[in-house]
Amino acid sequence: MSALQQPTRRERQREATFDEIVRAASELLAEGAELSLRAVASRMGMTAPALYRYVDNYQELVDLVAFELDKAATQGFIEAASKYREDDPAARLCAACVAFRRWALSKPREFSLVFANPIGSTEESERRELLTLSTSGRYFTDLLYEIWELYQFPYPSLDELDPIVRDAVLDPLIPAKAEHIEPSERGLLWIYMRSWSALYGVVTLESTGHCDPRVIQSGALFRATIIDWLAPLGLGAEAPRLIQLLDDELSR
Amino acid sequence: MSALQQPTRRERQREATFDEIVRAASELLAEGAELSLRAVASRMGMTAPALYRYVDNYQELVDLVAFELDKAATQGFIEAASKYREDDPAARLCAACVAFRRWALSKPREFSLVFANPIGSTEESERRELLTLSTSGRYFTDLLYEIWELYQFPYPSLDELDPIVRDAVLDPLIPAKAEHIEPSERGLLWIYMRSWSALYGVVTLESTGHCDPRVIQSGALFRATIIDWLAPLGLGAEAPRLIQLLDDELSR
DNA sequence: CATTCTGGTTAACGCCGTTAACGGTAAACG
DNA sequence: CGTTTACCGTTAACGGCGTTAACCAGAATG
Repeated sequence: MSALQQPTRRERQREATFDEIVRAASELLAEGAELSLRAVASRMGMTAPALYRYVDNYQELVDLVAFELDKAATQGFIEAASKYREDDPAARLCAACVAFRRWALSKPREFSLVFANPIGSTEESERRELLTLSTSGRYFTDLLYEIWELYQFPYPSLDELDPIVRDAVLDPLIPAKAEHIEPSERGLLWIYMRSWSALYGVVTLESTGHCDPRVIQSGALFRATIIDWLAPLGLGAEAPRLIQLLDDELSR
Repeated sequence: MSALQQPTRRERQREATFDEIVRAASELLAEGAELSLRAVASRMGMTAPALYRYVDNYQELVDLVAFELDKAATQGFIEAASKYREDDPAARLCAACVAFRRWALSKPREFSLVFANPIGSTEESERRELLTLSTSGRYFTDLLYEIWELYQFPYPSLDELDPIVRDAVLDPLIPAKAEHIEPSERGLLWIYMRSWSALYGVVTLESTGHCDPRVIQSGALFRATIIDWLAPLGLGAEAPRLIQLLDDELSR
């Protein structure tokens, strides 16, 4: 009846196997191979059906590694951002965005697994739950909130919002973890969604290659998109500094 | 030595088979089935290896049907736009954008085939050629050009552009077919890329479902993105009318 | 010690893309 | 005209995939 027991031996073993699954899958992706149950299993020295003790089906394996890839990538974004002072969230955001883009361009397969993997609206949550916990989404929301605390950029009040959107920001399903945001301040989430949409847009466009490769290489499209979002986030006065920072990061 | 012969019987037959391939593939997708060589073949009353007389491999089949789906979808955009006067390209663009979104939401599988299908940068053109001919891209470029002719919105001069981007707009690889645009006016293509990136972004986000379903259903994200692009396209004065039009189209 | 649960096995099914070897028939040619 | 050739289809087969069923060793549990 004790609330949380220390993990038993079996549980630790099981957890370790999950980790190994993710590790094997990541290696496969990194090597450019296809992600398949059989390949993952054989890399672990197992047979494919054994994996069914850990995932219900192939899609669940994909979701699992997508979640972990996102987590790992986010760690990278955090590191990139940590070059800048903790009380400078604007700089951190810029750095994180560039890191996000760099990751998407250097690991397009992983990126598309995490961010282009279609989410059916019908299929009763499970997968959506994972999406909701999206680590990267969470991190970007937090950064945006810090920026708001510092710069107090304007955001729509609840009654300016489309009623459906109002419901959505009051009871968010999205990677937000917004409990710490006052309901009256939830209009902020609208700004989050819009800026996330813009970032997601360019990066996906570039990562999937639906764009002149030279434009991707120059980074101009990404750069312009970010710059357009400085003012709405109250960073107009900071623009010169941040653009400089952006260019530095881009040319790294 | 005559320039273009009438197609011989064999050629007509072959062309008809290509059409049937595309038709069979489209039906499969529409029914929610997987697109596979075997399924397409058997639906045509053939065996899979026979298809290799028409495509080199599976990816080429995908590219083929992607191209044709894009073509068919574009026809839909044109029809949606044709509700408005020919000398009102702004209205037509709004209608086409809404039609584009509607298509992406109602046929996510087809959409992702056409627009989320990754294009490797290495693989020596073939596929990129088809992308370059992208029917929808061509249509949106044309609409944008008509809007510019009418409203003369500002665009960057060639020397304001990033040098790499300048090369790209002067010798476009992108779905543009920009021969009719004076080299000195090629800065227009930059506006095209940026607005296309914005449109592509929201629509992909919505179509793949990486977003709160309520926000998708409300259409607010899409609406806001379009509205943001009215002013840069010289449509600020037309905004009230176009927003009304947008809302009408969205609620259809 | 007996029982149950967990995590693995092998075998098999029905898909898939792809290749090779072969054949019939329509077009092209001398 | 007859002959050749090129095209378009076939069947058979390979290896790989996700997935299920039946089975089994061993560890944890009573």
